[in-house]
Amino acid sequence: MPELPEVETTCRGIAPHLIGKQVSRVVVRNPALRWRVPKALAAELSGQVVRAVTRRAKYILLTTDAGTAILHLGMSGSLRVVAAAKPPGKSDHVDLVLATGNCLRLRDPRRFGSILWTRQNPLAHKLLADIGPEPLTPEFSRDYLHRVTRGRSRAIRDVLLDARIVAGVGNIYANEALFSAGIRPTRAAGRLNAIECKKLAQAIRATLKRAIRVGGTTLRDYHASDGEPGHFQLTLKVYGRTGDPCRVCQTPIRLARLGQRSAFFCGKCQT
DNA sequence: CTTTTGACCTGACAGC
DNA sequence: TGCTGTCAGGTCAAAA
Repeated sequence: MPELPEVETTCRGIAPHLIGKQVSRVVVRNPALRWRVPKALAAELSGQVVRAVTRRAKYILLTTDAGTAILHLGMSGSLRVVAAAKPPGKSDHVDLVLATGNCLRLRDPRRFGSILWTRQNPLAHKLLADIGPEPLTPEFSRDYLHRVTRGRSRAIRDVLLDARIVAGVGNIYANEALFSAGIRPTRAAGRLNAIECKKLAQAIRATLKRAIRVGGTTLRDYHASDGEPGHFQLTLKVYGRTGDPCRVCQTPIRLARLGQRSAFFCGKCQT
């Protein structure tokens, strides 16, 4: 479900409820997430004060003096701050109960998400160490994108989904950015010229920033931590619009199957 | 090394 | 109203 804008929106939403607050205990109702929730999470996070809430790629990092909780929402995960007494739903697998009487509640029906714990620098964690640059930093430049795509035969859509190339871009924003840059998702990455890489890098930044500004994309179950849906879905140009008229030229949007995942594009606006 | 495929799960929806 | 098949915002590990 959540890509960079949804994770960023979640971070911003939960941060005021967590920063400077003590985690009094951790309730794990179902530890069987993508990776089994470690015993050390409850043991070492309990009693700690959350110092910072940050994001790296699609991971949320809750920093304390004893270590860092590393959260990932997978495909269907979401975080809400609710009263600790509120009865949990079927998919509410983990609560971080706060001394304030609230709790940070992780809901994840498909259980592709995770909560890990590390005492070390989280950025050096195995899952984070090889992730590429954040797309909203200068490190993700047109020159970088041009350089890393050289000699690659993979479809550019798939390259954008590769976290080692760029962090946080998922299927919605990859497709939307490619439309914005006028590039077909099926194009071999190595065939993009310098001008196209410039357009694409710009399009990725602009698309993500705009999505963050409107609270992300709510297609089915994603909601911000306060329960509000995002609004980016109202302005989607291609994602999920197979057969619908292109918002620029009215040509029906086409669907391509890249691997197991759908890619959407306008056959006229994108080459 | 790069690229592709399979695997992990539940729930919503379309069509019969 | 069921049942079956398809699809979904991610990403790791293994195979090719």
